[in-house]
Formats: sequence, C-alpha cells, structure tokens
Amino acid sequence: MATPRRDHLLDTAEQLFYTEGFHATGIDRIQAESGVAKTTLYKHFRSKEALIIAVLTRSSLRVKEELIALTAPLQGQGSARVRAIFSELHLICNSPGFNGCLFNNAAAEFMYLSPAIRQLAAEHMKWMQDFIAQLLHEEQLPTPLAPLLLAIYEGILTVARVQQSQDMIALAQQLLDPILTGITVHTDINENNHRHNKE
Amino acid sequence: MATPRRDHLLDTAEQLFYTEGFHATGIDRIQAESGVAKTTLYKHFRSKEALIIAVLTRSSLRVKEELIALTAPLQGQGSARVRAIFSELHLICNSPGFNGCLFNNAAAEFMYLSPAIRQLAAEHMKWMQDFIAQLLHEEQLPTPLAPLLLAIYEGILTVARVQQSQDMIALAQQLLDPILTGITVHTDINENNHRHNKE
DNA sequence: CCTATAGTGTACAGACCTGTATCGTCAAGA
DNA sequence: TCTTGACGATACAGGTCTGTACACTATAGG
Repeated sequence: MATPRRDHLLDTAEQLFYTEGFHATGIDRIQAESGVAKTTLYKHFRSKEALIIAVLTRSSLRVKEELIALTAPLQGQGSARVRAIFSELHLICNSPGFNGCLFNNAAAEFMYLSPAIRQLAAEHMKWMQDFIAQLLHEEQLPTPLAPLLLAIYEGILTVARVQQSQDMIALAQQLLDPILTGITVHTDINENNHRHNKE
Repeated sequence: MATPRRDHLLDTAEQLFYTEGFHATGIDRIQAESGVAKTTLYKHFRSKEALIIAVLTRSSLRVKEELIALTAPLQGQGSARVRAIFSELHLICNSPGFNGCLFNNAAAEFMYLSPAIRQLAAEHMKWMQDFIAQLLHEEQLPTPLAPLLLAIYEGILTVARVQQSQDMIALAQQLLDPILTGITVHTDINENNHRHNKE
C-alpha cells in the first residue's frame, strides 16, 4: 500500500497544501513539483479530496507518534511532559513555511464543503485532547484542564502565524506551571459541585 | 463611499467568504447571490483581493466596536469585563454557519499568497491583544496575561468549530477567574526578574 | 431637455481547474 | 522471450475562475 511514489506524492502534496492552502494548490502543481506523472497520481488517489484525506490521515498519524515519542521518556516528571509539548511549538512556529495547524486550516476550508475532511480534523483534535488528559492523569495533574490546554495549543499556532515575535510562546511556557498547579478546578459543569484536585 | 449596493455586496461576500472560504467562493457566486450586476461589483472593488480586503477591514471595525460596546458598561467590575468577551463566544460558536475566526481563516489561505491580507489579520489580532491588555490594566489585573487570553480566545474558536459540544467554552468560562487572579506573573521574559502583580 | 452617474445584462477572453484517454517505455518475473 | 504491470508524457474534455467589453436603462440635477 505504501509505495515510494505514493509517499513522495504525499510529501509534495502535504507541503503545498500546508503552506499555500488546499483550494489554492492545484493537482497540476503537485504533479509538476513531485515529478510524478498525473496518471500515476490518479492511480494512487481517485480524486483531489481522496488525496487531501490521505495527507491528513498520514500527518495525523505522524503527529501522534511524535507526541508519544516526545513525552514517553519524561514519564513521572510531573508537568515536564506537558511542557515538552509546548516547547515543541518553538520549533514548529520557527520552521520555514510555517502556516499554523494543518487540521485547523483544513477545517477552515472544508467545514461546509467536505464532511469527511471536517471529521478528520475533529478526530485529530479529539485525540490531542484525550492525549493531554491522559498525560495529566498519569502525572496526577487536574485532567479537566485538558480542553483548556488544547485551546491554548491551537491558539498559539493561530496567533503565532501572524505575529513575528516569539513572546507568546515564551509566555505560555512561563504560565504553564502556574496554570497546571495553581488552579483549583471544579467539575460542576453539569450538576455536582464537589472539589477535585487529583484522581 | 458607503453606498447601499456596496454594503450589500460586502454583506454577501463576507457571509460566503466566512462559511465556505475565500478561494472556494467565486466572484460569480457573490454576484448571483447579491443580485448586483458584475459590472457594478468591479466598479466598487477593482479585484477579488480588494473585495476581500474591504470585507476584512469592515469586519475588523465592527468587531472592535462590538467589543468596546460590550465591555464599556462593565468598567470597574474586575474580571467581569474579560468574562464578557468570552461569554460572547457562546453566541458566536452557536450561530448558524459558524466557521471559526474570519481573520484566522483568511491568514490560513493567504499567509504566503497575499501580504496585504496577512497583515490585516495580524493587525486585527494585535488590536485584540492590546485591547485585552488595556482591560486588564484598567481592572488592575496582570496585563502580561493578555497574549495568553488572546490565544485561549482564538483557540476556542478553532477547537469549537470541529467539536459540537459546548463543554470547552463552559470550562474556559469557569477557569477564567482562577487564571486572572490565581497566577503570579513574572516579567522576566528578557532579563530582569522582579515580581509584577499590577501596574 | 440634456447630461452625468449608477446600474443591468450578457457575452467573452484567457487562464486554470479536475479528471480521463491514449500511447509509449521500461523492467521484472515466468 | 513473452507477458504483465507500473509509470511517463501529453493532449484534451468540460467546467470554472477572474476580469473586461459592449450595449442598454433609469434617474437626478442643472
């Protein structure tokens, strides 16, 4: 299933989709820049939407593997595992061609145009939230903070895209520990009203 | 400068650009749905990019006016003014055709394609950050939290787009006061290392 | 009445888009 | 050696895109 041409097509497509957008990037462009014939492209992916879905699926898999590999060696070191995720943002935001979060961009362009793409973005972000929650749980930090941390993560990617300064990431890093340890979390979203600091 | 046809064109264009995206929305579609002749459209806006810039400029103005009107009556009530901004997110995220932040979407599609559009998004977010900082300052809350609050604001718009649940907004509301009051902020981003709780 | 202004409707140029069809090439395996 | 399958190159169909040209209408002001 994973031939070298197919992977090379996915590489080229992902880079172009990410930096220039999905609608703005034509099939011809991907074909020309990858050096792979158009016939081959359509033999591997039946349509542009199928190619986009394949790009997002592979990218999601890679991000998950990277996050797991990044945080695994830090198990038991408290907030260090969560901090590592946000440290990684430094590299992402300063890499050439940085253009925010690929899944956020895909959701923006296909929210009401492709339910399949929209759902891929939703599933990726749900996994991120669950992953953060699991980290918090394992480090005995308040798991209800997970949605907030995901929002901060995505928000940094969004704001850092249009700002050249790196102050925001540095500040988020600095505020992470106070947020993780200094906030008493209530879980009375629905009905109850009992305190909750660790499992 | 502000004729009724021009405003109507901007209304139609903004709605289509917002829900379906910028590249995916053609001039013909805006022309057909607004009922205004194509010639008239190009008499008011010399190109599609000029139309997009006009849409973003007008939307930015309206958002600023709304935020000022929303927070002005709450002056002196502490964190209530900041909370009001995040309460407004409930309405935005539940309105029909919701598709995140218009400026985030524009930045995603035009980051490396149109410096003018990219800069409009940057200026809007810079204004948001400065506005939040001013609110914090007037309410004697720690102003260095402004970038973090902006990231949370944009992050909620991003994550809520692909999630149907409203838990995130409720949680953010709930965590806002602890963040505003329970965090001791250091301003040693560059070199110094002195505490800082109010102006 | 005359003219400037704003708008309508439509056709069209030229480019780009997705996706297919056709034919040629090359290499591996039986 | 023959066959099979993957790939290359290219042309093209049919549609859509932005932007312009042209001819016509209506209205308000002098």
